[in-house]
Amino acid sequence: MNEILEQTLAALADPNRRRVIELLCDQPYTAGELAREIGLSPAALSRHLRVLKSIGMIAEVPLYSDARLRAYALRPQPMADLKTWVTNNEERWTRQMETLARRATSGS
Amino acid sequence: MNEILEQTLAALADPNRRRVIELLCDQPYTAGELAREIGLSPAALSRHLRVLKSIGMIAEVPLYSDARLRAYALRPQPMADLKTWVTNNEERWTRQMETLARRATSGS
DNA sequence: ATAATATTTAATTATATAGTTAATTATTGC
DNA sequence: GCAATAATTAACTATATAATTAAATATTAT
Repeated sequence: MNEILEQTLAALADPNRRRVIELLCDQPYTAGELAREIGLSPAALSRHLRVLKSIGMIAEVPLYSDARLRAYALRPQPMADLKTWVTNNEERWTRQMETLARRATSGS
Repeated sequence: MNEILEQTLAALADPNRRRVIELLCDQPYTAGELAREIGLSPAALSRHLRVLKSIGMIAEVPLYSDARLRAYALRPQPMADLKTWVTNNEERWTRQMETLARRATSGS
């Protein structure tokens, strides 16, 4: 499933979606609150939520007080998977540097 | 400089550029080798290199054997910055969970 | 000098994405 | 039932991105 990693990267490349994620890091928000907070039309925000939902970065949380409100909460898995990929990448690069250093000191 | 983070995410959202990065994790490659390895036209690959260069993810390495060849090597800083951002995000989310758990056990 | 090689750039085309406004769906409260 | 509210979806527009082919630049080797 490298597809999810790709979609996670694409999702996070948008500043408004990053804003959504950062807000949801602190607490769940309704769609309307997010739209107001970020300064987007409800329609525009809804489309961003759809993207984030489709890759499992957020999930709806039922709000029993008023079923018109739809709250969203962060799902940490995609971000965790991204972290794993970035970390592996870094480790691989570090190994490369070590190999080059070893070659340099011990002569070709 | 949140701009670089954004451009890093956008750069990595493309599978061919991710492939370039993963190859360069192991060793430097010339533009031609990358094009062959990835299966892209030299022109298409060159444009990807331009993107990666513009955000400092790769740098040209002089090849004294033949100045027609341009080798590229990975610069780890943008990936490291991305890792920092992802890690901070995860920590913030973890704190949120702890807060919610504390509220749940100690009663509102 | 010139043919061949390695790469980049320019011009163009096709596709994807983000935003807008208007319409739609679902729910609340009178 | 019906107006008001919350959110999503549809249709459309504008912009960005990726690929292709052709042309340009720089370097090597004959």
